Amino acid sequence: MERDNKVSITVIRRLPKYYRYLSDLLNKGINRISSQELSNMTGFTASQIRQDLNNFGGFGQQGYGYNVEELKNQLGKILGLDKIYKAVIAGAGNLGQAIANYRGFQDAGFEVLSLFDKNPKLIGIKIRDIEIRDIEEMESFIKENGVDIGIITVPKSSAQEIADIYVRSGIKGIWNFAPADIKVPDDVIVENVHLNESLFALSYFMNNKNDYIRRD
Amino acid sequence: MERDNKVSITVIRRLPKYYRYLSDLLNKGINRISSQELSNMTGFTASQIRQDLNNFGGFGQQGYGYNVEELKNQLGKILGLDKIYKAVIAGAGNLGQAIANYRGFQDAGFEVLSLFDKNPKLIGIKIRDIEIRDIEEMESFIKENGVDIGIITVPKSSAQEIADIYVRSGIKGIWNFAPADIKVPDDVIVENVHLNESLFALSYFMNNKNDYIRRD
DNA sequence: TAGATTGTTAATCGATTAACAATC
DNA sequence: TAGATTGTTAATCGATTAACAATC
Repeated sequence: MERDNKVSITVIRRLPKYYRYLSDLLNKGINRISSQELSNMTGFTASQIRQDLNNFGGFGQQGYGYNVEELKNQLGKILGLDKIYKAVIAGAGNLGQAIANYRGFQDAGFEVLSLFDKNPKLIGIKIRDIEIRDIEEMESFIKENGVDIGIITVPKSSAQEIADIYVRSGIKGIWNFAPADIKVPDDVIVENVHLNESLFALSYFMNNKNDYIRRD
Repeated sequence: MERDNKVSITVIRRLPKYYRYLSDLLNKGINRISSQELSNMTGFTASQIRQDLNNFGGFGQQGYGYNVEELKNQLGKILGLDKIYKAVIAGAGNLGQAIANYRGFQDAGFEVLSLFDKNPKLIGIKIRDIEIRDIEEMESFIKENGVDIGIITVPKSSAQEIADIYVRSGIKGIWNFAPADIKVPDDVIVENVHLNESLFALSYFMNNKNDYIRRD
């Protein structure tokens, strides 16, 4: 990366949304977009969008705006979506299977090589060609296959245990769906999807419609 | 609510995390906690935690800290977790089934009354006593049963259509898992779980370990 | 009482918005 | 060229942190 300054995490969290809208535009055959139009779509201000993008380079052109395809590709590169990632899923329950089944992730370059579970009834079953294996085999499988990302869809009580296996196996990114904050070394990235926290926030907003400051 | 000032959304997003840690503490039989100890657990500063809580009232006691059970109950009330919510799920694929299967939500007062799908092969099947019904019946079902929350686990392409049915049926809260921003009237709350955006952020962090400012 | 820790005000820091010169 | 829209600086706004008096 040629840039010098660190980018704030709030900016980064907006990038995937830009990327999604740009993909939609591209699919519609639109090849030019202004920050103002992006603002109308995303709800962020035009100024903020220009600021955000300029953290990574000047992708636009005065008087014209942004080229949709180019901007999409640039954001894709910034997000690391120009690479292929190998992933495994620990926990082959409904949620693990849902993720394995979702083609969107594969289309974005995230390939699920295997699911793992301790339940003998599940071991051997295939989800869309992806085999469910014994959790005991997970560590060696990850090492042999050079897996990049470990997904956690086991119950809260075994989440840390799974994370420990991932760390031992050399995985550098963990996507955690268990409602627990797992501990890992500094060089391992954890991205949490805490569904209960999302649901509780919905509950708050439903109960306090006018007692909070709307944003986003 | 007896308070006068609006609370920022960033504060509200932290409340469920406090609630979760307090529940854990209570289960461990710990009945007293200081903002400093909560800080060690959550990673937020003690000062921030005290500020956050004081948006809603003075729940602590100088020289002592906070009573775990009382604070948990207060936060539960603030989040609206002292009520029961009736929910339905549109889309009975793996993700819809995963949510229907997850007991944690039910324990928190969110009861899934029914799933709906258009796939005839799924209609009639039961997930843990919860029946999958024809999507055509959804609108009348919601009206008859006074459903509070509508969950969207259909593909992106029919997300808006489902949202429209929810709005027509009088639902006031939507939990949306489709990777699309749905449009609803102002008085309907939408909480999005954009899994692709979460995964893309993970990808960014893995590729740019030192180019962003850690926070969270 | 002495020690601890809150509640709350003030200071700092960072993020968003506004404005406009640069330039396509 | 004239009009449009970016890139970027400066101004504003809001959120976090620091500090400490209040008080249990």
